[in-house]
Amino acid sequence: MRMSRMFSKTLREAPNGADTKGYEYLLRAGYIRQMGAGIFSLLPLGFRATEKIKAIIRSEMEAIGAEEMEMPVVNPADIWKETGRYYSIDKEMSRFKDRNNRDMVLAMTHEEAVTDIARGEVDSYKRLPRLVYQMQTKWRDDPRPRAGLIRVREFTMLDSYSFDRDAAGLDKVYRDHYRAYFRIFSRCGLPSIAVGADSGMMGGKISHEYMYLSPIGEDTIIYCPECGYTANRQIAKFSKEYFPEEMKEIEKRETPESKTIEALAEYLGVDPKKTAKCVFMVGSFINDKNGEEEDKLIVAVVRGDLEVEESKLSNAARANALRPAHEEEITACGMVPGYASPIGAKGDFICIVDDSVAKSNNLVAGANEAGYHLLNTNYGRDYSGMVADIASARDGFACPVCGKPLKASKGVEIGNIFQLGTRYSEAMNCTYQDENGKQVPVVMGSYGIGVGRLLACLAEEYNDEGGLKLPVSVAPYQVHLVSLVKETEIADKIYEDLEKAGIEVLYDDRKETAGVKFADADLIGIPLRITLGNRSLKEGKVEVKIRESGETTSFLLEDIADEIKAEIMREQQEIDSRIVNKELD
RNA sequence: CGGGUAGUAGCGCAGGGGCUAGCGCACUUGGUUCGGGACCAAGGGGUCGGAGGUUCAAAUCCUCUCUGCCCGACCA
Repeated sequence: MRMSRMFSKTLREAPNGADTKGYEYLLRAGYIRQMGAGIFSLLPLGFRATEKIKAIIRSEMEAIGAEEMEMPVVNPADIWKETGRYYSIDKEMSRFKDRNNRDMVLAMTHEEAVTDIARGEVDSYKRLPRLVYQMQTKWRDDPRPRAGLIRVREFTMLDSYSFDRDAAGLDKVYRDHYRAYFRIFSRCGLPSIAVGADSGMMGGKISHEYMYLSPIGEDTIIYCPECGYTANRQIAKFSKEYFPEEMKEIEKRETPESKTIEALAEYLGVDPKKTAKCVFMVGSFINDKNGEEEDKLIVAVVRGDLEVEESKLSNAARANALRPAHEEEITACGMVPGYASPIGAKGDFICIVDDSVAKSNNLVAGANEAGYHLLNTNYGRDYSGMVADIASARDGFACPVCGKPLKASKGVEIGNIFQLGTRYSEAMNCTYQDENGKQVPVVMGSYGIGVGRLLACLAEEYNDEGGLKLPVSVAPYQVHLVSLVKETEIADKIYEDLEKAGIEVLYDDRKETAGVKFADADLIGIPLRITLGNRSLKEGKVEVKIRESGETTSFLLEDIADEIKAEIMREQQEIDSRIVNKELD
């Protein structure tokens, strides 16, 4: 491609709002342009880079036997009503009516669509297993897009869907994806880890998220440097201490100005570990059949030294959504914020007690009377509720596996894999006939990678003061040919020769000064730069600079295509040597 | 949806009741320069986010509204 004819141009200054390096360079180098909040165009450079990523994805998906297909972005709402997600998903899914007043949705994922198709295609055990994938546009009306391509509303996603007879089949294809995803990310050059995750709106049991560890990430990963335990904080477990002892008589005590655990613990001179605190949320429960919504107060009880993890609480309560409770909602159930406990509470609420509280005795808890707390309260004797792990894992807490201190790190979720089971096949009656003539629901899995987000992470990982320096496997071009000579004949000839040799060349044939061309080359970050200047040309040589290392070598003009090919191969091999082949334990 | 902040040329910004709305970069033309964001000269480009209001006079003051960004809620 001749830069003199390239659609995009580079920007000297970062547009306002580009506050991470990767995002800034993607904008300045002309890979992407923003059109609205969370809505971006891929300019030719960005498009080429994502096509490289997609090619890697294709080859790895084909390697595990997946077939590529494409499903519509617009779905009739009916299939979403069948699974209930038409009702359980809130504004994040955009809905509209077509000209005949039929309910339609913009599909934010394709479990419903693919299951709808599969129930027509898969009728016998002989037609299982099956595995399909697509790379297609999703629209998710995220309430808060941010950080360029990291969190957007419209994006391209690789999504694949597996269909199996049984759990064993699902387990195999899930493992295939587990391995393939590591290969995909590592072939792109992106370091990643897999963590156990919350399955969220997808339903199903087992899921893993792939994380690119970076301070720009929004997820918190809890991991154990000692034994390798990793999980998203939303579900991360940790080893809790319990304090069982003989139950003592409950005792009411005046505790003025002790609305917080710290104040209370100080006033009474007790360890926060000997207190129980209440967190009030309101859960929204949705009837999958008719979409009717019901709100219910949830009282979460954790020990004073711990925090409630809302995802865990939401899962334990089987709530569709949680929000903090209003004061009236709390008092309506007979509890007094600041001095609350489930003891003596009345009315319709759900009480969920962390096992840290359930397995400890004689804790201080609210008396439901302003200014008073109760000493020696005990779960089971004084109040009841469902026991679950609802506490949030923090940096320094003990590893649930080996007991060593856990660490926390920020990460960007770049992919995830879910064992769906029969959640969708049962709801949509996607069954097959087994050897005995019995109709059995198909066992499904779904798997996704955000393609644009992957590019954004690569831009974060690979940059320096000058701009981007993407790995050769994903860079939009392999070579940047910078001509500094006035006579275009030699440069044109080299450009044509390189193209003929099958090399992807970005040819800077513009009438710009050397400084501008070099600065743009650094910004765009093509792995290799050929410099054509009078100086070396006199000796029949050209210079080749490696963007990553800054290392420069010169080659004879007639060898250039071969040398470049060899260097591209070296860089590609370097990436291939870092391919991660990891099996799910 | 709450809190904050900002919308003035393609990008980055200044100007805060008054006369022709500026600056840097980018762009056009001519000339010089020519291996790390050159120089000189002459130019082009603006519904000052939008609507309404106050005023002799509004980019500037007031009201409403739209949009972006950041924090939170939220989120596969």
